[in-house]
Amino acid sequence: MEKLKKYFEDIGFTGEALEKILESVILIEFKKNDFVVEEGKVAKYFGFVESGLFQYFVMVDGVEKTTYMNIEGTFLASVLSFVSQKPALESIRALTDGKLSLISRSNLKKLVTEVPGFKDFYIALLEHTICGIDASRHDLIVLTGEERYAKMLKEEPHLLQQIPLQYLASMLGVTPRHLSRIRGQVR
Amino acid sequence: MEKLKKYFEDIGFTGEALEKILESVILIEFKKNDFVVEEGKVAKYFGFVESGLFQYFVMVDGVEKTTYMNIEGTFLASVLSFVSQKPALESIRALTDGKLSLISRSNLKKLVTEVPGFKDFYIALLEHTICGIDASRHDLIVLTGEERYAKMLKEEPHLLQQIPLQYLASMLGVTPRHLSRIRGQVR
DNA sequence: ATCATTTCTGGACATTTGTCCAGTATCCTC
DNA sequence: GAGGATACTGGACAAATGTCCAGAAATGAT
Repeated sequence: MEKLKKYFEDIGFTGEALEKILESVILIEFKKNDFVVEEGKVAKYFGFVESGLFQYFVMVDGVEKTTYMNIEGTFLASVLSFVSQKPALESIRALTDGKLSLISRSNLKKLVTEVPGFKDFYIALLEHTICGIDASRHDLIVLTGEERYAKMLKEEPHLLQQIPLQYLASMLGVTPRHLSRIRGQVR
Repeated sequence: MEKLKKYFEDIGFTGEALEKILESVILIEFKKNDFVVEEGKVAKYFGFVESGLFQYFVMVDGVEKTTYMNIEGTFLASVLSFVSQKPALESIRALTDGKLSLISRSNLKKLVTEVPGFKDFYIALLEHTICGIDASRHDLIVLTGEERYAKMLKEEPHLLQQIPLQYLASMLGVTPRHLSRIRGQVR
């Protein structure tokens, strides 16, 4: 859990506090196509991507719809499920081999009450998460598939290179056929 | 701010804590069409709807798109802006005369540090907000306009009665023309 | 390197949804 | 309760996007 450790060091956790945090976290390896969270089951962990590419998706009428992607160095969770302990609306699985640092809800709560400063970190994390989801929701409402593609091309070209186009298409809310059309127009 | 007071009493705040909370909040009246937040400006307040109906919207190519609605007894905020202090992506305005209890970010932060238990309330509020936004985002991805209408009809018929159809249409992500089509089919 | 598998592209056509608009219906004001 | 403003419906047509599919390209396993 090198990456996670560095992350917490960078935001100012040291010594005992850092130790307590890292003790509460487990490191799990995932093979390509392994599930982290299954739609309909309660998400047990909040994760941090040490390595690999992870896909969030839902089955709709037998077709898989990608709702989100996580790359290295970002937090991963079926937030709604983890937070409310209700069944997850989506599944998460590894698209490549990879590793996750995972923390359970009970361990997280313990850190929140026991480690000084952790509550504020958790608040900041929640606020950051809200901003991400809200911005994404905003884009879904305001932009067309084509505009979302253009935005991605501009703002996260590294993601675009990592994600197979079929997944990218459903993330953008269009069919692969239509993404092909969009890409054709750009050229 | 009767409704807000009752809300905090119900979740267990009393005496001095409750007083401190209410002292940090201001009550503002809004006339129909008054703005609470303007797109492009930083949202100064987190609000609670004492009365009235409030609409979140964005202008897209000269057309207004409704992104959300708040009714009595719910929390109102351009969350992303309030939390990150970046310019708001959407405007919020009163669709009817109404009243809001408002708290500034600095006052909120003060409550978080000074009032026992308030930090936990704020965490719960953030978590609850995340669930709401995440579920809404999920619906945007997974459901069609027609299905979103059906869901609303089933789960929040009271909202449906209060919201003029033109706003409802853009909330569902369709044109009024198409909503009319959808409603025609249901009959 | 070869073959099999998976992914990507783009044609032809179908469906969904949007645009424009005119006719009603509803609501508000005096 | 009459007149004007605003909101709602639905026809005709247009544009955007989906479905189905076959061939090309890329990737992976032996």
